[in-house]
Amino acid sequence: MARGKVQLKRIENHVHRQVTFCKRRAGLLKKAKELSILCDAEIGIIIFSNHGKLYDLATKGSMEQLIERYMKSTRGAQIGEAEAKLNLELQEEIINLKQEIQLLQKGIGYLYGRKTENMTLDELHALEKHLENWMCHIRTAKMQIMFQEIQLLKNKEGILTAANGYLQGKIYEQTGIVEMPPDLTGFSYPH
Amino acid sequence: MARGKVQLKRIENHVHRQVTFCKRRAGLLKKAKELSILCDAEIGIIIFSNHGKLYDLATKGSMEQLIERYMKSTRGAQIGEAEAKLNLELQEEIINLKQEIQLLQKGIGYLYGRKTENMTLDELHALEKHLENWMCHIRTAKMQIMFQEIQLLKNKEGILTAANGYLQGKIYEQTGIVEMPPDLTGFSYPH
DNA sequence: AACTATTTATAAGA
DNA sequence: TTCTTATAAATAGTT
Repeated sequence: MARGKVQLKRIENHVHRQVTFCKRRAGLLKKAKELSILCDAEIGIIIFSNHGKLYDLATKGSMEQLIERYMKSTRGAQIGEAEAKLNLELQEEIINLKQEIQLLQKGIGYLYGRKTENMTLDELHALEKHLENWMCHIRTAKMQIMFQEIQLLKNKEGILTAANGYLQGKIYEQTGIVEMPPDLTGFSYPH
Repeated sequence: MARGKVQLKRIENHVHRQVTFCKRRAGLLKKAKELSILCDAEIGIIIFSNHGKLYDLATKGSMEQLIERYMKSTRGAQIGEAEAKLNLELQEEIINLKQEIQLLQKGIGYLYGRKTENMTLDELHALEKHLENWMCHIRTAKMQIMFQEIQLLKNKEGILTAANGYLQGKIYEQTGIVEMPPDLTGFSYPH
Protein backbone atom coordinates (compact mmCIF):
# COMPACT_ATOMS: atom_id res chain seq x y z
CA MET A 1 0.00 0.00 0.00
CA ALA A 2 2.86 2.20 -0.49
CA ARG A 3 5.76 2.40 -2.86
CA GLY A 4 4.32 -0.37 -4.91
CA LYS A 5 1.19 -2.43 -4.95
CA VAL A 6 1.39 -5.82 -3.31
CA GLN A 7 0.32 -9.07 -4.93
CA LEU A 8 -2.25 -10.95 -2.92
CA LYS A 9 -0.22 -14.11 -2.53
CA ARG A 10 2.18 -15.63 -0.06
CA ILE A 11 5.37 -13.61 0.29
CA GLU A 12 8.15 -16.03 -0.51
CA ASN A 13 11.05 -14.05 0.95
CA HIS A 14 11.34 -15.17 4.54
CA VAL A 15 12.57 -11.91 6.03
CA HIS A 16 10.17 -9.81 4.03
CA ARG A 17 7.27 -12.04 5.10
CA GLN A 18 8.24 -11.80 8.75
CA VAL A 19 8.43 -7.99 8.61
CA THR A 20 5.12 -7.70 6.82
CA PHE A 21 3.52 -10.07 9.30
CA CYS A 22 4.71 -7.89 12.15
CA LYS A 23 3.45 -4.66 10.63
CA ARG A 24 0.12 -5.90 9.38
CA ARG A 25 -0.59 -7.83 12.54
CA ALA A 26 -0.17 -4.66 14.55
CA GLY A 27 -2.40 -2.84 12.08
CA LEU A 28 -5.09 -5.52 12.22
CA LEU A 29 -5.20 -5.53 16.01
CA LYS A 30 -5.32 -1.74 16.06
CA LYS A 31 -8.24 -1.72 13.63
CA ALA A 32 -10.04 -4.30 15.72
CA LYS A 33 -9.64 -2.24 18.88
CA GLU A 34 -10.90 0.85 17.08
CA LEU A 35 -13.93 -0.98 15.71
CA SER A 36 -14.70 -2.36 19.13
CA ILE A 37 -14.58 1.06 20.74
CA LEU A 38 -16.27 3.06 17.99
CA CYS A 39 -19.12 0.63 17.44
CA ASP A 40 -19.37 -0.99 20.87
CA ALA A 41 -18.66 -4.45 19.47
CA GLU A 42 -17.08 -7.46 21.15
CA ILE A 43 -14.20 -8.69 19.05
CA GLY A 44 -11.77 -11.54 19.36
CA ILE A 45 -8.83 -12.23 17.10
CA ILE A 46 -6.65 -15.31 17.09
CA ILE A 47 -3.55 -15.35 14.93
CA PHE A 48 -1.11 -18.20 14.48
CA SER A 49 2.02 -17.20 12.59
CA ASN A 50 3.32 -19.66 10.01
CA HIS A 51 5.73 -20.81 12.72
CA GLY A 52 2.86 -21.58 15.06
CA LYS A 53 3.30 -18.67 17.41
CA LEU A 54 0.05 -17.40 18.91
CA TYR A 55 -1.10 -13.79 19.01
CA ASP A 56 -4.53 -12.92 20.27
CA LEU A 57 -6.81 -10.09 21.23
CA ALA A 58 -10.11 -9.99 23.04
CA THR A 59 -11.93 -6.72 23.52
CA LYS A 60 -14.41 -6.84 26.42
CA GLY A 61 -13.68 -9.78 28.70
CA SER A 62 -11.46 -12.76 28.05
CA MET A 63 -11.03 -14.89 24.95
CA GLU A 64 -12.55 -17.79 26.91
CA GLN A 65 -15.72 -15.81 27.51
CA LEU A 66 -15.85 -14.79 23.88
CA ILE A 67 -15.43 -18.39 22.75
CA GLU A 68 -18.21 -19.40 25.14
CA ARG A 69 -20.45 -16.78 23.61
CA TYR A 70 -19.47 -17.90 20.13
CA MET A 71 -20.28 -21.52 20.97
CA LYS A 72 -23.63 -20.53 22.40
CA SER A 73 -24.33 -18.45 19.35
CA THR A 74 -23.41 -21.14 16.82
CA ARG A 75 -24.85 -24.17 18.63
CA GLY A 76 -27.82 -24.23 20.95
CA ALA A 77 -25.93 -25.28 24.01
CA GLN A 78 -22.31 -26.07 24.60
CA ILE A 79 -21.01 -29.54 25.33
CA GLY A 80 -18.40 -28.30 27.75
CA GLU A 81 -21.01 -26.67 29.91
CA ALA A 82 -23.06 -29.83 30.16
CA GLU A 83 -19.95 -31.66 31.20
CA ALA A 84 -19.07 -29.03 33.77
CA LYS A 85 -22.55 -29.33 35.25
CA LEU A 86 -22.26 -33.10 35.38
CA ASN A 87 -18.93 -32.69 37.10
CA LEU A 88 -20.45 -30.53 39.79
CA GLU A 89 -23.25 -33.03 40.32
CA LEU A 90 -20.78 -35.88 40.63
CA GLN A 91 -18.66 -33.93 43.08
CA GLU A 92 -21.74 -33.23 45.17
CA GLU A 93 -22.59 -36.90 45.16
CA ILE A 94 -19.09 -37.72 46.31
CA ILE A 95 -19.38 -35.26 49.18
CA ASN A 96 -22.69 -36.83 50.17
CA LEU A 97 -21.26 -40.33 50.05
CA LYS A 98 -18.27 -39.27 52.13
CA GLN A 99 -20.59 -37.79 54.71
CA GLU A 100 -22.51 -41.03 54.76
CA ILE A 101 -19.29 -42.91 55.38
CA GLN A 102 -18.37 -40.56 58.21
CA LEU A 103 -21.79 -41.12 59.65
CA LEU A 104 -21.37 -44.88 59.50
CA GLN A 105 -17.96 -44.67 61.08
CA LYS A 106 -19.37 -42.51 63.86
CA GLY A 107 -22.16 -45.02 64.23
CA ILE A 108 -19.61 -47.72 64.79
CA GLY A 109 -17.80 -45.47 67.24
CA TYR A 110 -20.99 -44.89 69.15
CA LEU A 111 -21.36 -48.63 69.56
CA TYR A 112 -18.36 -48.47 71.81
CA GLY A 113 -19.48 -45.37 73.67
CA ARG A 114 -18.29 -42.06 72.23
CA LYS A 115 -16.61 -40.33 69.36
CA THR A 116 -12.88 -40.74 69.21
CA GLU A 117 -12.31 -37.00 69.35
CA ASN A 118 -13.53 -36.67 72.92
CA MET A 119 -12.25 -39.98 74.16
CA THR A 120 -9.80 -40.39 77.02
CA LEU A 121 -6.66 -42.42 76.83
CA ASP A 122 -8.32 -45.34 78.62
CA GLU A 123 -11.29 -45.27 76.30
CA LEU A 124 -9.04 -45.20 73.29
CA HIS A 125 -7.17 -48.17 74.73
CA ALA A 126 -10.43 -50.02 75.15
CA LEU A 127 -11.59 -49.18 71.63
CA GLU A 128 -8.29 -50.35 70.23
CA LYS A 129 -8.69 -53.65 72.01
CA HIS A 130 -12.23 -53.97 70.65
CA LEU A 131 -11.03 -53.29 67.14
CA GLU A 132 -8.22 -55.79 67.54
CA ASN A 133 -10.80 -58.29 68.65
CA TRP A 134 -13.00 -57.47 65.67
CA MET A 135 -10.07 -57.83 63.30
CA CYS A 136 -9.25 -61.14 64.94
CA HIS A 137 -12.79 -62.35 64.22
CA ILE A 138 -12.58 -61.13 60.67
CA ARG A 139 -9.29 -62.90 60.15
CA THR A 140 -10.82 -66.07 61.57
CA ALA A 141 -13.70 -65.74 59.15
CA LYS A 142 -11.27 -65.22 56.31
CA MET A 143 -9.32 -68.28 57.36
CA GLN A 144 -12.46 -70.34 57.41
CA ILE A 145 -13.45 -69.26 53.95
CA MET A 146 -9.97 -69.97 52.66
CA PHE A 147 -9.94 -73.35 54.38
CA GLN A 148 -13.26 -74.22 52.79
CA GLU A 149 -11.89 -73.26 49.40
CA ILE A 150 -8.86 -75.46 49.97
CA GLN A 151 -11.11 -78.37 50.88
CA LEU A 152 -13.14 -77.82 47.78
CA LEU A 153 -10.05 -77.77 45.59
CA LYS A 154 -8.73 -80.91 47.22
CA ASN A 155 -12.00 -82.67 46.55
CA LYS A 156 -11.88 -81.61 42.94
CA GLU A 157 -8.33 -82.83 42.74
CA GLY A 158 -9.30 -86.22 44.11
CA ILE A 159 -12.07 -86.58 41.58
CA LEU A 160 -9.80 -85.59 38.74
CA THR A 161 -7.05 -87.95 39.86
CA ALA A 162 -9.50 -90.82 40.00
CA ALA A 163 -10.81 -89.98 36.55
CA ASN A 164 -7.27 -89.84 35.30
CA GLY A 165 -6.47 -93.32 36.61
CA TYR A 166 -9.65 -94.66 35.05
CA LEU A 167 -8.76 -93.20 31.67
CA GLN A 168 -5.25 -94.56 31.80
CA GLY A 169 -6.66 -98.03 32.53
CA LYS A 170 -8.96 -97.74 29.53
CA ILE A 171 -6.10 -96.81 27.23
CA TYR A 172 -3.99 -99.69 28.48
CA GLU A 173 -6.85 -102.10 27.88
CA GLN A 174 -7.26 -100.97 24.30
CA THR A 175 -3.68 -100.42 23.18
CA GLY A 176 -1.43 -102.07 25.68
CA ILE A 177 0.31 -98.73 26.06
CA VAL A 178 0.65 -97.01 29.36
CA GLU A 179 -0.35 -93.48 28.38
CA MET A 180 0.87 -90.79 30.74
CA PRO A 181 -0.66 -87.38 30.92
CA PRO A 182 1.36 -84.53 29.39
CA ASP A 183 4.42 -83.21 31.13
CA LEU A 184 3.49 -82.32 34.68
CA THR A 185 6.90 -82.95 36.23
CA GLY A 186 7.60 -80.54 39.01
CA PHE A 187 3.89 -80.24 39.65
CA SER A 188 3.07 -82.08 42.86
CA TYR A 189 -0.30 -83.42 43.90
CA PRO A 190 -0.57 -82.92 47.63
CA HIS A 191 -2.93 -85.01 49.71
CA MET B 1 -9.99 8.42 8.21
CA ALA B 2 -11.17 10.77 5.70
CA ARG B 3 -12.92 14.08 5.61
CA GLY B 4 -12.23 14.51 9.26
CA LYS B 5 -10.34 12.67 11.97
CA VAL B 6 -12.39 10.36 14.11
CA GLN B 7 -12.41 10.40 17.94
CA LEU B 8 -11.53 7.05 19.45
CA LYS B 9 -14.72 6.64 21.43
CA ARG B 10 -18.14 5.11 21.04
CA ILE B 11 -20.13 6.72 18.24
CA GLU B 12 -23.34 7.89 19.88
CA ASN B 13 -25.38 8.42 16.73
CA HIS B 14 -27.11 5.13 16.11
CA VAL B 15 -27.20 5.28 12.32
CA HIS B 16 -23.71 6.61 12.04
CA ARG B 17 -22.45 3.84 14.31
CA GLN B 18 -24.22 1.17 12.28
CA VAL B 19 -22.71 2.48 9.03
CA THR B 20 -19.24 2.70 10.48
CA PHE B 21 -19.59 -0.80 11.90
CA CYS B 22 -20.50 -2.13 8.48
CA LYS B 23 -17.63 -0.42 6.71
CA ARG B 24 -14.94 -1.09 9.25
CA ARG B 25 -16.02 -4.67 9.81
CA ALA B 26 -15.60 -5.31 6.08
CA GLY B 27 -12.22 -3.59 6.20
CA LEU B 28 -11.07 -5.61 9.17
CA LEU B 29 -12.02 -8.92 7.61
CA LYS B 30 -10.36 -7.93 4.34
CA LYS B 31 -7.16 -7.04 6.16
CA ALA B 32 -7.28 -10.34 8.03
CA LYS B 33 -7.62 -12.32 4.82
CA GLU B 34 -4.74 -10.40 3.27
CA LEU B 35 -2.52 -11.01 6.27
CA SER B 36 -3.38 -14.68 6.23
CA ILE B 37 -2.50 -15.05 2.56
CA LEU B 38 0.55 -12.80 2.46
CA CYS B 39 2.16 -14.20 5.59
CA ASP B 40 0.76 -17.74 5.62
CA ALA B 41 -0.89 -17.22 8.99
CA GLU B 42 -3.99 -18.88 10.43
CA ILE B 43 -6.41 -16.22 11.58
CA GLY B 44 -9.77 -16.29 13.25
CA ILE B 45 -11.97 -13.30 13.96
CA ILE B 46 -15.14 -13.27 16.00
CA ILE B 47 -17.24 -10.12 16.07
CA PHE B 48 -20.41 -9.50 18.05
CA SER B 49 -22.19 -6.29 17.10
CA ASN B 50 -23.62 -4.22 19.93
CA HIS B 51 -26.94 -5.88 19.12
CA GLY B 52 -25.43 -9.32 19.61
CA LYS B 53 -25.24 -10.34 15.99
CA LEU B 54 -22.32 -12.62 15.17
CA TYR B 55 -19.86 -12.16 12.31
CA ASP B 56 -16.87 -14.43 12.00
CA LEU B 57 -13.99 -15.40 9.82
CA ALA B 58 -11.59 -18.30 9.89
CA THR B 59 -8.80 -18.56 7.36
CA LYS B 60 -7.52 -22.13 6.95
CA GLY B 61 -10.01 -24.61 8.32
CA SER B 62 -12.98 -24.00 10.58
CA MET B 63 -13.38 -21.76 13.59
CA GLU B 64 -13.84 -24.90 15.70
CA GLN B 65 -10.44 -26.20 14.64
CA LEU B 66 -8.90 -22.82 15.31
CA ILE B 67 -10.43 -22.68 18.77
CA GLU B 68 -9.15 -26.21 19.41
CA ARG B 69 -5.68 -25.08 18.44
CA TYR B 70 -6.02 -21.98 20.59
CA MET B 71 -7.05 -24.05 23.59
CA LYS B 72 -4.16 -26.43 23.12
CA SER B 73 -1.79 -23.52 22.74
CA THR B 74 -2.92 -21.61 25.81
CA ARG B 75 -3.33 -24.55 28.15
CA GLY B 76 -1.47 -27.83 28.02
CA ALA B 77 -4.60 -29.86 27.45
CA GLN B 78 -8.08 -29.00 26.34
CA ILE B 79 -10.83 -28.23 28.80
CA GLY B 80 -13.37 -30.59 27.32
CA GLU B 81 -11.00 -33.51 27.39
CA ALA B 82 -9.82 -32.73 30.89
CA GLU B 83 -13.40 -32.47 32.06
CA ALA B 84 -14.35 -35.76 30.46
CA LYS B 85 -11.42 -37.42 32.21
CA LEU B 86 -12.33 -35.80 35.50
CA ASN B 87 -15.87 -37.08 35.03
CA LEU B 88 -14.69 -40.65 34.68
CA GLU B 89 -12.47 -40.30 37.72
CA LEU B 90 -15.30 -38.88 39.76
CA GLN B 91 -17.62 -41.68 38.70
CA GLU B 92 -15.02 -44.23 39.71
CA GLU B 93 -14.61 -42.53 43.06
CA ILE B 94 -18.37 -42.67 43.56
CA ILE B 95 -18.41 -46.39 42.86
CA ASN B 96 -15.58 -46.91 45.32
CA LEU B 97 -17.31 -44.86 48.00
CA LYS B 98 -20.55 -46.77 47.50
CA GLN B 99 -18.70 -50.04 47.92
CA GLU B 100 -17.09 -48.66 51.06
CA ILE B 101 -20.51 -47.77 52.44
CA GLN B 102 -21.83 -51.25 51.71
CA LEU B 103 -18.80 -52.65 53.44
CA LEU B 104 -19.28 -50.54 56.53
CA GLN B 105 -22.98 -51.38 56.67
CA LYS B 106 -22.19 -55.07 56.51
CA GLY B 107 -19.49 -54.58 59.12
CA ILE B 108 -21.96 -52.92 61.46
CA GLY B 109 -24.34 -55.81 60.91
CA TYR B 110 -21.56 -58.13 61.92
CA LEU B 111 -20.91 -56.10 65.04
CA TYR B 112 -24.51 -56.51 66.11
CA GLY B 113 -24.07 -60.28 66.21
CA ARG B 114 -24.83 -61.49 62.74
CA LYS B 115 -22.31 -63.87 61.35
CA THR B 116 -19.95 -63.24 58.49
CA GLU B 117 -21.71 -65.72 56.25
CA ASN B 118 -23.02 -63.00 53.98
CA MET B 119 -19.62 -61.42 53.48
CA THR B 120 -17.20 -62.48 50.78
CA LEU B 121 -13.50 -62.93 51.26
CA ASP B 122 -12.78 -59.70 49.41
CA GLU B 123 -15.19 -57.78 51.60
CA LEU B 124 -13.61 -59.16 54.71
CA HIS B 125 -10.20 -58.17 53.38
CA ALA B 126 -11.38 -54.63 52.76
CA LEU B 127 -13.06 -54.38 56.14
CA GLU B 128 -9.88 -55.56 57.77
CA LYS B 129 -7.96 -52.79 56.02
CA HIS B 130 -10.52 -50.28 57.26
CA LEU B 131 -10.11 -51.44 60.81
CA GLU B 132 -6.35 -51.33 60.53
CA ASN B 133 -6.60 -47.78 59.32
CA TRP B 134 -8.93 -46.85 62.12
CA MET B 135 -6.63 -48.43 64.67
CA CYS B 136 -3.76 -46.46 63.26
CA HIS B 137 -5.72 -43.25 63.86
CA ILE B 138 -6.56 -44.32 67.37
CA ARG B 139 -2.94 -45.09 68.13
CA THR B 140 -1.93 -41.67 66.85
CA ALA B 141 -4.51 -40.06 69.11
CA LYS B 142 -3.20 -42.08 72.04
CA MET B 143 0.35 -40.99 71.34
CA GLN B 144 -0.65 -37.36 71.25
CA ILE B 145 -2.45 -37.58 74.56
CA MET B 146 0.49 -39.37 76.16
CA PHE B 147 2.91 -36.80 74.80
CA GLN B 148 0.82 -33.98 76.27
CA GLU B 149 0.74 -35.70 79.64
CA ILE B 150 4.50 -36.09 79.60
CA GLN B 151 4.90 -32.38 78.87
CA LEU B 152 2.54 -31.54 81.72
CA LEU B 153 4.43 -33.75 84.17
CA LYS B 154 7.75 -32.27 83.16
CA ASN B 155 6.42 -28.79 83.83
CA LYS B 156 5.10 -29.83 87.20
CA GLU B 157 8.43 -31.39 88.02
CA GLY B 158 10.26 -28.17 87.23
CA ILE B 159 7.99 -26.17 89.49
CA LEU B 160 8.32 -28.63 92.35
CA THR B 161 12.09 -28.76 92.02
CA ALA B 162 12.27 -24.99 92.21
CA ALA B 163 10.00 -24.93 95.27
CA ASN B 164 12.16 -27.58 96.88
CA GLY B 165 15.32 -25.57 96.45
CA TYR B 166 13.63 -22.47 97.84
CA LEU B 167 12.47 -24.33 100.97
CA GLN B 168 15.90 -25.83 101.58
CA GLY B 169 17.36 -22.37 101.41
CA LYS B 170 14.84 -21.10 103.95
CA ILE B 171 15.65 -23.93 106.38
CA TYR B 172 19.35 -23.28 106.09
CA GLU B 173 18.81 -19.57 106.80
CA GLN B 174 16.87 -20.33 109.96
CA THR B 175 18.74 -23.36 111.38
CA GLY B 176 22.09 -23.54 109.60
CA ILE B 177 21.21 -27.09 108.76
CA VAL B 178 21.16 -28.40 105.23
CA GLU B 179 17.88 -30.26 105.24
CA MET B 180 17.55 -32.92 102.59
CA PRO B 181 14.20 -34.17 101.41
CA PRO B 182 13.17 -37.68 102.44
CA ASP B 183 14.79 -40.66 100.82
CA LEU B 184 14.47 -40.30 97.05
CA THR B 185 17.58 -42.18 96.11
CA GLY B 186 17.08 -44.11 92.95
CA PHE B 187 14.60 -41.53 91.75
CA SER B 188 16.21 -39.34 89.12
CA TYR B 189 15.19 -35.88 88.05
CA PRO B 190 15.74 -35.65 84.33
CA HIS B 191 16.15 -32.36 82.60
C1' DA C 1 13.53 0.92 14.04
C1' DA C 2 12.62 5.18 11.18
C1' DC C 3 11.36 7.34 7.07
C1' DT C 4 8.30 8.52 3.14
C1' DA C 5 6.08 7.73 -1.24
C1' DT C 6 2.11 5.53 -2.24
C1' DT C 7 -1.73 2.74 -1.66
C1' DT C 8 -5.72 1.76 0.97
C1' DA C 9 -9.45 2.67 4.05
C1' DT C 10 -13.03 5.36 5.17
C1' DA C 11 -15.99 9.72 6.92
C1' DA C 12 -19.07 12.62 5.23
C1' DG C 13 -22.08 13.84 1.75
C1' DA C 14 -25.24 12.66 -1.97
C1' DT D 1 -27.60 0.75 1.25
C1' DT D 2 -24.36 2.30 -2.20
C1' DC D 3 -21.40 5.65 -4.72
C1' DT D 4 -18.23 9.41 -4.59
C1' DT D 5 -14.43 11.84 -3.05
C1' DA D 6 -11.44 14.27 0.04
C1' DT D 7 -8.56 12.99 3.45
C1' DA D 8 -6.66 10.08 7.22
C1' DA D 9 -4.19 5.84 7.97
C1' DA D 10 -1.55 2.01 6.77
C1' DT D 11 2.27 0.27 4.92
C1' DA D 12 6.08 -1.44 1.09
C1' DG D 13 10.32 -0.51 0.09
C1' DT D 14 14.27 1.75 1.55
C1' DT D 15 17.81 3.46 4.83
